[in-house]
Amino acid sequence: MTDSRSRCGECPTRRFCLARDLDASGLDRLSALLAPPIQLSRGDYLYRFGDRTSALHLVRSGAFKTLTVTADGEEHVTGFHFPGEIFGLTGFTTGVHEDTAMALDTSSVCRVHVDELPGLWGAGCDVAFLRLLGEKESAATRLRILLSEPRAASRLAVFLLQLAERQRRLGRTTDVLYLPVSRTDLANHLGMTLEALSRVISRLSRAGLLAMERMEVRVLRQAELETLAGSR
Amino acid sequence: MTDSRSRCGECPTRRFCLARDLDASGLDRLSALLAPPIQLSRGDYLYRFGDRTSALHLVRSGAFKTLTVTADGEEHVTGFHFPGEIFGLTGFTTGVHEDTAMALDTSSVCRVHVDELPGLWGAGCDVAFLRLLGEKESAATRLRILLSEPRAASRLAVFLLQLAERQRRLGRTTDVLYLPVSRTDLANHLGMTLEALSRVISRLSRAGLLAMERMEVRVLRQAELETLAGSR
DNA sequence: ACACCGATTTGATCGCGATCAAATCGGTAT
DNA sequence: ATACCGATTTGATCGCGATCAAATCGGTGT
Repeated sequence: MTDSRSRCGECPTRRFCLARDLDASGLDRLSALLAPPIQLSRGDYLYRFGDRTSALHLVRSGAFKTLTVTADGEEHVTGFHFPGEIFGLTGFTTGVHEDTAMALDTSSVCRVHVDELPGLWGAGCDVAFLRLLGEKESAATRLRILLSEPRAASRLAVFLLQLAERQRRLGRTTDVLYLPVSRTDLANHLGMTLEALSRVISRLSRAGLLAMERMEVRVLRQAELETLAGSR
Repeated sequence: MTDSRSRCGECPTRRFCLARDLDASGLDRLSALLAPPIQLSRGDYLYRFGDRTSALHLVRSGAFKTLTVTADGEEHVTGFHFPGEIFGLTGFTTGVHEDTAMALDTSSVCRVHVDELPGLWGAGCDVAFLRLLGEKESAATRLRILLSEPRAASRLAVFLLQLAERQRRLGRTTDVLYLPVSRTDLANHLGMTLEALSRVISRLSRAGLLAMERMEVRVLRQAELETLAGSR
Protein backbone atom coordinates (compact mmCIF):
# COMPACT_ATOMS: atom_id res chain seq x y z
CA MET A 1 0.00 0.00 0.00
CA THR A 2 1.51 3.27 -1.12
CA ASP A 3 1.84 6.14 1.33
CA SER A 4 -1.23 8.16 0.52
CA ARG A 5 0.55 11.47 1.00
CA SER A 6 2.95 10.78 -1.84
CA ARG A 7 0.32 9.85 -4.35
CA CYS A 8 -0.41 12.59 -6.84
CA GLY A 9 -3.83 11.24 -7.65
CA GLU A 10 -5.11 12.51 -4.32
CA CYS A 11 -3.20 15.80 -4.25
CA PRO A 12 -5.51 18.84 -4.32
CA THR A 13 -3.10 20.75 -6.54
CA ARG A 14 -2.07 17.99 -8.93
CA ARG A 15 -3.82 19.64 -11.85
CA PHE A 16 -1.60 22.69 -11.52
CA CYS A 17 1.86 21.27 -11.03
CA LEU A 18 4.45 19.20 -12.86
CA ALA A 19 1.92 16.40 -13.02
CA ARG A 20 -0.51 18.50 -14.99
CA ASP A 21 0.44 17.09 -18.36
CA LEU A 22 0.85 13.49 -17.29
CA ASP A 23 -1.41 10.67 -18.34
CA ALA A 24 -2.31 7.82 -15.99
CA SER A 25 0.88 5.89 -16.54
CA GLY A 26 3.03 9.00 -16.17
CA LEU A 27 1.18 9.84 -12.99
CA ASP A 28 1.86 6.40 -11.58
CA ARG A 29 5.51 6.73 -12.46
CA LEU A 30 5.76 10.16 -10.85
CA SER A 31 3.94 8.94 -7.73
CA ALA A 32 6.39 6.11 -7.37
CA LEU A 33 9.38 8.43 -7.63
CA LEU A 34 8.15 11.11 -5.26
CA ALA A 35 9.74 11.26 -1.86
CA PRO A 36 7.25 11.78 0.98
CA PRO A 37 6.34 15.49 1.20
CA ILE A 38 8.18 17.59 3.77
CA GLN A 39 6.23 19.64 6.28
CA LEU A 40 7.61 23.03 7.35
CA SER A 41 6.63 25.85 9.69
CA ARG A 42 6.92 29.56 9.12
CA GLY A 43 10.59 30.54 9.10
CA ASP A 44 11.93 27.03 8.51
CA TYR A 45 14.63 26.67 5.91
CA LEU A 46 13.96 24.13 3.17
CA TYR A 47 17.57 24.40 2.01
CA ARG A 48 20.35 26.94 2.23
CA PHE A 49 22.87 28.46 -0.09
CA GLY A 50 25.67 25.94 -0.55
CA ASP A 51 23.64 22.82 0.28
CA ARG A 52 23.98 20.00 -2.17
CA THR A 53 21.09 20.00 -4.64
CA SER A 54 19.44 16.71 -3.84
CA ALA A 55 15.99 17.16 -5.28
CA LEU A 56 13.54 19.13 -7.34
CA HIS A 57 11.02 20.93 -5.10
CA LEU A 58 7.35 21.41 -5.77
CA VAL A 59 5.08 23.42 -3.49
CA ARG A 60 2.16 21.35 -2.23
CA SER A 61 0.71 23.88 0.22
CA GLY A 62 1.68 27.15 1.87
CA ALA A 63 4.30 29.49 0.42
CA PHE A 64 8.06 29.90 0.15
CA LYS A 65 10.54 32.60 -0.60
CA THR A 66 13.91 32.14 -2.26
CA LEU A 67 16.77 34.55 -1.81
CA THR A 68 20.38 34.96 -2.79
CA VAL A 69 23.18 36.90 -1.19
CA THR A 70 25.51 38.77 -3.52
CA ALA A 71 29.27 39.03 -3.06
CA ASP A 72 28.92 42.35 -1.26
CA GLY A 73 26.48 40.94 1.26
CA GLU A 74 23.28 42.31 -0.22
CA GLU A 75 20.27 40.05 0.13
CA HIS A 76 17.93 39.63 -2.83
CA VAL A 77 14.52 37.99 -2.61
CA THR A 78 14.39 36.23 -5.95
CA GLY A 79 10.85 34.94 -5.73
CA PHE A 80 7.76 33.84 -3.86
CA HIS A 81 6.46 30.39 -4.59
CA PHE A 82 2.94 29.05 -4.25
CA PRO A 83 1.24 25.66 -4.61
CA GLY A 84 1.93 23.90 -7.88
CA GLU A 85 5.10 25.89 -8.53
CA ILE A 86 8.59 24.46 -8.88
CA PHE A 87 11.59 26.37 -7.59
CA GLY A 88 15.22 26.02 -6.64
CA LEU A 89 16.46 24.94 -10.05
CA THR A 90 19.56 27.12 -9.90
CA GLY A 91 21.38 24.28 -8.24
CA PHE A 92 21.15 21.97 -11.22
CA THR A 93 24.07 23.56 -12.98
CA THR A 94 26.62 23.17 -10.23
CA GLY A 95 25.00 20.55 -8.04
CA VAL A 96 24.94 23.03 -5.19
CA HIS A 97 22.10 25.41 -4.33
CA GLU A 98 22.81 28.99 -5.32
CA ASP A 99 19.91 30.29 -3.27
CA THR A 100 18.19 29.75 0.06
CA ALA A 101 14.55 28.70 0.46
CA MET A 102 12.42 29.49 3.51
CA ALA A 103 8.80 28.69 4.33
CA LEU A 104 6.68 31.82 4.71
CA ASP A 105 3.87 29.94 6.38
CA THR A 106 2.96 26.41 7.38
CA SER A 107 3.86 24.63 4.18
CA SER A 108 4.63 21.33 2.51
CA VAL A 109 6.67 20.44 -0.56
CA CYS A 110 6.90 17.40 -2.76
CA ARG A 111 10.32 16.31 -3.92
CA VAL A 112 11.83 14.25 -6.68
CA HIS A 113 15.38 13.25 -5.87
CA VAL A 114 17.83 14.12 -8.61
CA ASP A 115 18.86 10.49 -8.88
CA GLU A 116 15.28 9.61 -9.72
CA LEU A 117 14.75 12.31 -12.32
CA PRO A 118 15.98 10.24 -15.29
CA GLY A 119 13.16 7.84 -14.46
CA LEU A 120 10.78 10.55 -15.57
CA TRP A 121 12.07 10.82 -19.11
CA GLY A 122 9.79 9.80 -21.92
CA ALA A 123 6.04 9.31 -22.16
CA GLY A 124 4.51 12.71 -21.46
CA CYS A 125 6.99 13.63 -18.77
CA ASP A 126 9.32 15.15 -21.34
CA VAL A 127 6.54 17.43 -22.44
CA ALA A 128 6.13 18.52 -18.84
CA PHE A 129 9.80 19.45 -18.69
CA LEU A 130 9.64 21.47 -21.89
CA ARG A 131 6.67 23.33 -20.47
CA LEU A 132 8.63 23.91 -17.31
CA LEU A 133 11.45 25.44 -19.33
CA GLY A 134 9.04 27.72 -21.13
CA GLU A 135 7.25 28.75 -17.98
CA LYS A 136 10.44 29.58 -16.13
CA GLU A 137 11.58 31.70 -19.05
CA SER A 138 8.20 33.43 -19.24
CA ALA A 139 8.23 34.11 -15.52
CA ALA A 140 11.70 35.64 -15.83
CA THR A 141 10.44 37.88 -18.60
CA ARG A 142 7.49 39.04 -16.55
CA LEU A 143 9.75 39.83 -13.62
CA ARG A 144 12.09 41.73 -15.91
CA ILE A 145 9.23 43.85 -17.18
CA LEU A 146 8.04 44.46 -13.63
CA LEU A 147 11.43 45.67 -12.46
CA SER A 148 11.79 47.92 -15.48
CA GLU A 149 8.83 50.02 -14.40
CA PRO A 150 10.29 53.27 -13.11
CA ARG A 151 7.30 54.01 -10.88
CA ALA A 152 7.02 52.21 -7.56
CA ALA A 153 3.23 52.19 -7.82
CA SER A 154 3.44 50.52 -11.23
CA ARG A 155 5.76 47.83 -9.91
CA LEU A 156 3.39 47.00 -7.06
CA ALA A 157 0.39 47.02 -9.40
CA VAL A 158 2.10 44.70 -11.88
CA PHE A 159 3.13 42.36 -9.07
CA LEU A 160 -0.37 42.16 -7.61
CA LEU A 161 -1.97 41.55 -10.98
CA GLN A 162 0.53 38.77 -11.70
CA LEU A 163 -0.20 37.34 -8.25
CA ALA A 164 -3.93 37.40 -9.01
CA GLU A 165 -3.23 35.61 -12.28
CA ARG A 166 -1.28 32.92 -10.45
CA GLN A 167 -4.12 32.41 -8.01
CA ARG A 168 -6.62 32.29 -10.84
CA ARG A 169 -4.66 29.40 -12.33
CA LEU A 170 -5.01 27.60 -9.04
CA GLY A 171 -8.75 27.98 -9.24
CA ARG A 172 -8.89 30.33 -6.28
CA THR A 173 -10.82 33.57 -6.01
CA THR A 174 -8.79 36.60 -6.95
CA ASP A 175 -10.49 39.20 -4.79
CA VAL A 176 -8.42 38.11 -1.80
CA LEU A 177 -4.79 37.29 -2.56
CA TYR A 178 -2.75 35.07 -0.25
CA LEU A 179 0.57 36.81 0.38
CA PRO A 180 2.25 35.92 3.71
CA VAL A 181 5.17 38.26 3.03
CA SER A 182 6.74 41.01 5.13
CA ARG A 183 7.03 44.56 3.81
CA THR A 184 10.80 44.18 3.88
CA ASP A 185 10.78 41.06 1.70
CA LEU A 186 8.20 42.43 -0.70
CA ALA A 187 10.03 45.74 -1.10
CA ASN A 188 13.27 43.88 -1.70
CA HIS A 189 11.67 41.67 -4.33
CA LEU A 190 10.13 44.68 -6.07
CA GLY A 191 13.42 46.55 -6.13
CA MET A 192 12.52 49.41 -3.83
CA THR A 193 13.00 50.46 -0.21
CA LEU A 194 10.46 49.41 2.37
CA GLU A 195 9.65 53.07 3.01
CA ALA A 196 8.80 53.56 -0.64
CA LEU A 197 6.63 50.43 -0.59
CA SER A 198 4.90 51.52 2.60
CA ARG A 199 4.08 54.91 1.10
CA VAL A 200 2.72 53.39 -2.09
CA ILE A 201 0.53 50.98 -0.15
CA SER A 202 -0.74 53.81 2.06
CA ARG A 203 -1.54 55.93 -0.94
CA LEU A 204 -3.32 53.20 -2.89
CA SER A 205 -5.21 52.11 0.23
CA ARG A 206 -6.36 55.66 0.91
CA ALA A 207 -7.46 55.88 -2.71
CA GLY A 208 -9.49 52.72 -2.19
CA LEU A 209 -7.71 50.62 -4.82
CA LEU A 210 -6.64 47.87 -2.44
CA ALA A 211 -6.29 46.73 1.16
CA MET A 212 -3.16 44.97 2.37
CA GLU A 213 -2.74 43.09 5.62
CA ARG A 214 -0.03 40.80 6.87
CA MET A 215 -1.20 37.75 4.96
CA GLU A 216 -3.84 38.99 2.57
CA VAL A 217 -4.30 41.53 -0.15
CA ARG A 218 -7.69 42.65 -1.38
CA VAL A 219 -7.85 44.10 -4.86
CA LEU A 220 -10.78 46.49 -4.68
CA ARG A 221 -10.55 48.18 -8.06
CA GLN A 222 -8.79 45.96 -10.54
CA ALA A 223 -9.37 48.25 -13.50
CA GLU A 224 -7.57 51.16 -11.84
CA LEU A 225 -4.72 48.88 -10.79
CA GLU A 226 -4.38 47.79 -14.41
CA THR A 227 -4.20 51.41 -15.46
CA LEU A 228 -1.44 52.01 -12.93
CA ALA A 229 0.40 48.91 -14.13
CA GLY A 230 0.34 50.10 -17.70
CA SER A 231 1.04 53.78 -17.14
CA ARG A 232 4.72 54.05 -17.77
CA MET B 1 28.19 12.28 -46.24
CA THR B 2 26.67 14.53 -43.60
CA ASP B 3 26.43 18.24 -44.21
CA SER B 4 29.53 19.44 -42.43
CA ARG B 5 27.83 22.57 -41.13
CA SER B 6 25.32 20.60 -39.14
CA ARG B 7 27.86 18.39 -37.43
CA CYS B 8 28.60 19.43 -33.89
CA GLY B 9 31.96 17.77 -33.89
CA GLU B 10 33.34 20.49 -36.09
CA CYS B 11 31.53 23.42 -34.51
CA PRO B 12 33.91 25.92 -32.91
CA THR B 13 31.53 26.54 -30.02
CA ARG B 14 30.39 23.00 -29.37
CA ARG B 15 32.15 22.88 -26.02
CA PHE B 16 30.03 25.75 -24.74
CA CYS B 17 26.53 24.89 -25.88
CA LEU B 18 23.87 22.27 -25.33
CA ALA B 19 26.30 19.68 -26.62
CA ARG B 20 28.78 20.43 -23.86
CA ASP B 21 27.76 17.53 -21.68
CA LEU B 22 27.24 14.98 -24.41
CA ASP B 23 29.43 11.96 -24.97
CA ALA B 24 30.28 10.70 -28.44
CA SER B 25 27.01 8.83 -28.93
CA GLY B 26 24.97 11.76 -27.65
CA LEU B 27 26.85 14.06 -29.98
CA ASP B 28 26.10 11.83 -32.94
CA ARG B 29 22.46 11.75 -31.99
CA LEU B 30 22.31 15.53 -31.64
CA SER B 31 24.12 16.02 -34.93
CA ALA B 32 21.59 13.81 -36.66
CA LEU B 33 18.67 15.76 -35.24
CA LEU B 34 20.01 19.23 -35.95
CA ALA B 35 18.45 21.11 -38.80
CA PRO B 36 21.01 22.92 -40.99
CA PRO B 37 22.04 26.20 -39.34
CA ILE B 38 20.26 29.35 -40.48
CA GLN B 39 22.31 32.33 -41.64
CA LEU B 40 21.04 35.83 -40.85
CA SER B 41 22.13 39.39 -41.45
CA ARG B 42 21.95 42.34 -39.09
CA GLY B 43 18.31 43.29 -38.55
CA ASP B 44 16.85 40.00 -39.80
CA TYR B 45 14.11 38.46 -37.72
CA LEU B 46 14.66 34.88 -36.64
CA TYR B 47 11.05 34.63 -35.48
CA ARG B 48 8.37 37.03 -34.37
CA PHE B 49 5.85 37.25 -31.59
CA GLY B 50 2.96 34.93 -32.42
CA ASP B 51 4.90 32.59 -34.73
CA ARG B 52 4.47 28.92 -34.02
CA THR B 53 7.33 27.58 -31.91
CA SER B 54 8.87 25.10 -34.29
CA ALA B 55 12.34 24.67 -32.83
CA LEU B 56 14.84 25.26 -30.10
CA HIS B 57 17.42 27.86 -31.12
CA LEU B 58 21.09 27.83 -30.32
CA VAL B 59 23.46 30.63 -31.30
CA ARG B 60 26.33 29.39 -33.44
CA SER B 61 27.88 32.76 -34.30
CA GLY B 62 27.03 36.45 -34.06
CA ALA B 63 24.46 37.79 -31.59
CA PHE B 64 20.72 38.13 -31.15
CA LYS B 65 18.30 40.17 -29.12
CA THR B 66 14.91 39.05 -27.91
CA LEU B 67 12.12 41.46 -27.08
CA THR B 68 8.51 41.43 -25.98
CA VAL B 69 5.79 44.01 -26.37
CA THR B 70 3.51 44.52 -23.41
CA ALA B 71 -0.21 45.08 -23.63
CA ASP B 72 0.23 48.84 -23.51
CA GLY B 73 2.66 48.83 -26.43
CA GLU B 74 5.89 49.17 -24.48
CA GLU B 75 8.82 47.30 -25.96
CA HIS B 76 11.11 45.37 -23.61
CA VAL B 77 14.46 43.96 -24.65
CA THR B 78 14.51 40.75 -22.66
CA GLY B 79 18.00 39.64 -23.52
CA PHE B 80 21.08 39.52 -25.70
CA HIS B 81 22.27 36.11 -26.82
CA PHE B 82 25.75 35.03 -27.81
CA PRO B 83 27.35 31.86 -29.24
CA GLY B 84 26.57 28.74 -27.28
CA GLU B 85 23.46 30.21 -25.71
CA ILE B 86 19.92 28.93 -26.10
CA PHE B 87 16.98 31.31 -26.23
CA GLY B 88 13.35 31.58 -27.22
CA LEU B 89 12.05 29.00 -24.77
CA THR B 90 9.02 31.05 -23.79
CA GLY B 91 7.13 29.49 -26.65
CA PHE B 92 7.27 25.98 -25.23
CA THR B 93 4.38 26.58 -22.88
CA THR B 94 1.83 27.70 -25.44
CA GLY B 95 3.41 26.49 -28.67
CA VAL B 96 3.56 30.06 -29.89
CA HIS B 97 6.49 32.46 -29.45
CA GLU B 98 5.87 35.09 -26.79
CA ASP B 99 8.84 37.14 -27.94
CA THR B 100 10.58 38.30 -31.09
CA ALA B 101 14.18 37.46 -31.99
CA MET B 102 16.37 39.62 -34.22
CA ALA B 103 19.98 39.22 -35.38
CA LEU B 104 22.21 42.04 -34.12
CA ASP B 105 25.00 41.18 -36.52
CA THR B 106 25.78 38.62 -39.19
CA SER B 107 24.81 35.48 -37.30
CA SER B 108 23.92 31.83 -37.54
CA VAL B 109 21.80 29.58 -35.31
CA CYS B 110 21.48 25.86 -34.95
CA ARG B 111 17.99 24.44 -34.48
CA VAL B 112 16.40 21.34 -33.12
CA HIS B 113 12.83 20.98 -34.30
CA VAL B 114 10.38 20.41 -31.47
CA ASP B 115 9.24 17.17 -33.06
CA GLU B 116 12.79 15.89 -32.80
CA LEU B 117 13.37 16.90 -29.21
CA PRO B 118 12.06 13.67 -27.66
CA GLY B 119 14.80 11.92 -29.62
CA LEU B 120 17.26 13.62 -27.32
CA TRP B 121 15.95 12.10 -24.12
CA GLY B 122 18.16 9.74 -22.23
CA ALA B 123 21.90 9.07 -22.23
CA GLY B 124 23.54 12.30 -21.17
CA CYS B 125 21.12 14.54 -23.00
CA ASP B 126 18.80 14.61 -20.02
CA VAL B 127 21.65 15.97 -17.93
CA ALA B 128 22.11 18.71 -20.50
CA PHE B 129 18.47 19.69 -20.12
CA LEU B 130 18.67 19.82 -16.36
CA ARG B 131 21.69 22.06 -16.66
CA LEU B 132 19.78 24.22 -19.09
CA LEU B 133 16.98 24.60 -16.55
CA GLY B 134 19.45 25.59 -13.88
CA GLU B 135 21.30 28.01 -16.09
CA LYS B 136 18.16 29.73 -17.24
CA GLU B 137 17.07 30.15 -13.63
CA SER B 138 20.49 31.45 -12.64
CA ALA B 139 20.51 33.91 -15.52
CA ALA B 140 17.11 35.17 -14.44
CA THR B 141 18.40 35.68 -10.92
CA ARG B 142 21.40 37.63 -12.15
CA LEU B 143 19.19 39.84 -14.25
CA ARG B 144 16.89 40.40 -11.31
CA ILE B 145 19.81 41.51 -9.17
CA LEU B 146 21.05 43.79 -11.93
CA LEU B 147 17.70 45.51 -12.32
CA SER B 148 17.38 45.96 -8.57
CA GLU B 149 20.42 48.22 -8.48
CA PRO B 150 19.08 51.73 -7.95
CA ARG B 151 22.09 53.40 -9.53
CA ALA B 152 22.37 53.50 -13.31
CA ALA B 153 26.16 53.21 -13.12
CA SER B 154 25.85 50.07 -11.00
CA ARG B 155 23.47 48.48 -13.48
CA LEU B 156 25.85 49.12 -16.35
CA ALA B 157 28.81 47.86 -14.35
CA VAL B 158 27.00 44.67 -13.37
CA PHE B 159 25.93 44.10 -16.96
CA LEU B 160 29.43 44.54 -18.34
CA LEU B 161 30.98 42.28 -15.74
CA GLN B 162 28.39 39.60 -16.50
CA LEU B 163 29.11 40.06 -20.21
CA ALA B 164 32.82 39.62 -19.54
CA GLU B 165 32.05 36.46 -17.62
CA ARG B 166 30.02 35.11 -20.53
CA GLN B 167 32.88 35.81 -22.92
CA ARG B 168 35.35 34.22 -20.56
CA ARG B 169 33.30 31.01 -20.70
CA LEU B 170 33.61 31.11 -24.47
CA GLY B 171 37.36 31.21 -24.11
CA ARG B 172 37.61 34.74 -25.46
CA THR B 173 39.64 37.59 -24.11
CA THR B 174 37.70 39.80 -21.74
CA ASP B 175 39.49 43.08 -22.32
CA VAL B 176 37.43 43.69 -25.45
CA LEU B 177 33.76 42.73 -25.18
CA TYR B 178 31.67 42.04 -28.28
CA LEU B 179 28.42 43.97 -27.93
CA PRO B 180 26.76 44.93 -31.23
CA VAL B 181 23.90 46.70 -29.46
CA SER B 182 22.45 50.17 -29.88
CA ARG B 183 22.25 52.58 -26.96
CA THR B 184 18.49 52.43 -27.18
CA ASP B 185 18.37 48.65 -26.87
CA LEU B 186 20.96 48.53 -24.12
CA ALA B 187 19.23 51.26 -22.11
CA ASN B 188 15.91 49.46 -22.51
CA HIS B 189 17.42 46.18 -21.35
CA LEU B 190 19.04 47.85 -18.35
CA GLY B 191 15.81 49.54 -17.33
CA MET B 192 16.83 53.14 -17.90
CA THR B 193 16.42 55.86 -20.51
CA LEU B 194 18.98 56.17 -23.28
CA GLU B 195 19.90 59.63 -22.01
CA ALA B 196 20.73 58.19 -18.61
CA LEU B 197 22.79 55.44 -20.21
CA SER B 198 24.60 57.91 -22.43
CA ARG B 199 25.51 60.07 -19.45
CA VAL B 200 26.77 57.12 -17.46
CA ILE B 201 28.93 55.93 -20.36
CA SER B 202 30.32 59.43 -20.84
CA ARG B 203 31.13 59.73 -17.17
CA LEU B 204 32.80 56.34 -16.88
CA SER B 205 34.69 56.89 -20.13
CA ARG B 206 35.95 60.26 -18.96
CA ALA B 207 37.02 58.61 -15.72
CA GLY B 208 38.96 56.08 -17.78
CA LEU B 209 37.07 52.99 -16.53
CA LEU B 210 35.96 51.85 -19.97
CA ALA B 211 35.61 52.69 -23.66
CA MET B 212 32.43 51.88 -25.57
CA GLU B 213 32.00 51.91 -29.30
CA ARG B 214 29.24 50.64 -31.53
CA MET B 215 30.28 47.03 -31.41
CA GLU B 216 32.93 46.82 -28.74
CA VAL B 217 33.44 47.62 -25.11
CA ARG B 218 36.85 47.86 -23.52
CA VAL B 219 37.02 47.35 -19.79
CA LEU B 220 40.02 49.40 -18.74
CA ARG B 221 39.80 49.18 -14.97
CA GLN B 222 37.94 46.08 -13.94
CA ALA B 223 38.55 46.56 -10.24
CA GLU B 224 36.87 49.96 -10.20
CA LEU B 225 33.96 48.61 -12.22
CA GLU B 226 33.54 45.87 -9.66
CA THR B 227 33.47 48.47 -6.93
CA LEU B 228 30.77 50.34 -8.79
CA ALA B 229 28.81 47.13 -9.30
CA GLY B 230 28.89 46.38 -5.62
CA SER B 231 28.31 49.85 -4.25
CA ARG B 232 24.64 49.85 -3.44
C1' DA C 1 31.80 68.09 -50.55
C1' DC C 2 26.98 68.32 -49.67
C1' DA C 3 22.50 67.45 -47.70
C1' DC C 4 20.01 64.29 -45.07
C1' DC C 5 18.48 61.27 -41.30
C1' DG C 6 18.97 58.37 -37.55
C1' DA C 7 21.88 57.70 -33.47
C1' DT C 8 23.99 59.74 -29.76
C1' DT C 9 25.34 63.43 -26.76
C1' DT C 10 24.58 67.43 -24.02
C1' DG C 11 21.62 70.80 -21.53
C1' DA C 12 18.08 72.26 -18.08
C1' DT C 13 14.28 71.37 -15.13
C1' DC C 14 11.47 68.71 -12.06
C1' DG C 15 9.55 64.84 -9.51
C1' DC C 16 10.09 60.53 -7.34
C1' DG C 17 12.30 57.59 -4.48
C1' DA C 18 16.62 56.87 -1.54
C1' DT C 19 18.20 58.14 2.72
C1' DC C 20 18.34 59.51 7.49
C1' DA C 21 15.37 60.10 11.39
C1' DA C 22 11.64 59.53 14.49
C1' DA C 23 7.05 58.12 15.71
C1' DT C 24 3.60 54.54 15.99
C1' DC C 25 1.72 50.04 15.83
C1' DG C 26 1.49 44.99 17.30
C1' DG C 27 2.57 41.20 19.49
C1' DT C 28 5.10 38.84 23.50
C1' DA C 29 6.90 38.09 27.91
C1' DT C 30 6.98 39.53 32.58
C1' DA D 1 -1.19 46.54 32.63
C1' DT D 2 3.61 47.43 31.49
C1' DA D 3 7.86 47.14 29.27
C1' DC D 4 10.04 45.74 25.28
C1' DC D 5 11.30 44.85 20.46
C1' DG D 6 10.59 44.19 15.78
C1' DA D 7 7.62 45.72 11.98
C1' DT D 8 5.55 49.43 9.84
C1' DT D 9 4.33 54.17 9.10
C1' DT D 10 5.24 58.99 8.71
C1' DG D 11 8.32 63.05 8.20
C1' DA D 12 11.96 65.91 5.92
C1' DT D 13 15.73 66.50 2.85
C1' DC D 14 18.45 65.62 -1.14
C1' DG D 15 20.26 63.48 -5.32
C1' DC D 16 19.58 60.88 -9.33
C1' DG D 17 17.31 59.85 -13.27
C1' DA D 18 12.99 60.87 -16.15
C1' DT D 19 11.54 64.16 -19.17
C1' DC D 20 11.50 67.71 -22.66
C1' DA D 21 14.54 70.08 -25.76
C1' DA D 22 18.30 71.01 -28.74
C1' DA D 23 22.88 70.24 -30.50
C1' DT D 24 26.23 67.18 -32.50
C1' DC D 25 27.99 63.07 -34.53
C1' DG D 26 28.18 59.44 -38.27
C1' DG D 27 27.13 57.17 -42.02
C1' DT D 28 24.64 57.14 -46.84
C1' DG D 29 23.50 58.57 -51.15
C1' DT D 30 23.78 62.21 -54.54
